[in-house]
Amino acid sequence: MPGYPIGGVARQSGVKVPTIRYYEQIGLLPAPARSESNRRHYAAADIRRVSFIRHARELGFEIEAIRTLLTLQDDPAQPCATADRIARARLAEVERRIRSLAALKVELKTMIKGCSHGHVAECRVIEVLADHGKCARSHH
Amino acid sequence: MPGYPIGGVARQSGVKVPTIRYYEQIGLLPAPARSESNRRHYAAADIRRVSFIRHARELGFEIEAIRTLLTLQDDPAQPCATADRIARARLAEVERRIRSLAALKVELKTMIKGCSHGHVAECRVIEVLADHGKCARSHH
DNA sequence: CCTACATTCTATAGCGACTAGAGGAGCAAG
DNA sequence: CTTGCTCCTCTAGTCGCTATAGAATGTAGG
Repeated sequence: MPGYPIGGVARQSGVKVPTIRYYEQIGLLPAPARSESNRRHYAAADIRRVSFIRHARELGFEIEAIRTLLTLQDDPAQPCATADRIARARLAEVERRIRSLAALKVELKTMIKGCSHGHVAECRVIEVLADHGKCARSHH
Repeated sequence: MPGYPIGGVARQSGVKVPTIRYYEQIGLLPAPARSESNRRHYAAADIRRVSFIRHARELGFEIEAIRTLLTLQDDPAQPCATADRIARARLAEVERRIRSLAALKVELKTMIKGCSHGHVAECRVIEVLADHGKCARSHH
């Protein structure tokens, strides 16, 4: 029995079975060999590829970015400027999100501190959300 | 002409016209009065409500959480313990997201620093993605 | 008043990245 | 031989919008 069944790939890569089939459907993963009874049989390289995709997804790369990274991986003689650019764009995005979340955190804390545990009429959770002007920080 | 047209609400709230109609469709926004020619006419309170929704969305609240907050606002006799609980849950979520993004940022920076600007074969961006063991942090 | 353009209306379909379910076939163990 | 797991395909649903089509209405300039 050559290769791994889809469930084995799922276990080893941490990607769910339907997601693996989905990746095949959108062309991120090559269609593997099939058994007599039409079951997918994967090679070790496929497991590495799925793991690559999973890791990249965890890092927040979009499918199209991963597609580009995978074509780069398939041809290691290419210069890595593109990979570098994709990673840098992702870093910028992550830093932007961290800044925005940090501002958000301050505001939520202010809201919670301001909540008098009385009624909604005096509750700043509602107030702050209803009126942007009452924000702790006003720039977002 | 009483009230604001949908475009005016969009400009004042910063929420796009189709999105406002969508909010009405899912029952987040009450169906406003209509003109002779079937156009929506909003009151100032509606603009505040749309701003509330926008602000809450920016803070990362899900639609269902916003729906809860809005029902609280619609009935100010209620205690705000529920709103407080929602805000606290959101704060925990935000803090979790910040931690995860910070780890991610470290990893991306390491990847980019390791890029020799040569070929893909020696590029750490690809390498790190291909082999989880080479991560700066291994916990994710 | 006429024309041109902007805005609005409804209804439907699409996006990303999956996830869930139906309905059926195969396979391995007791 | 039956039980229960895995696998197959296909379709539809999720969330929070966004885009498009085609029609009607509103507004401003000439």
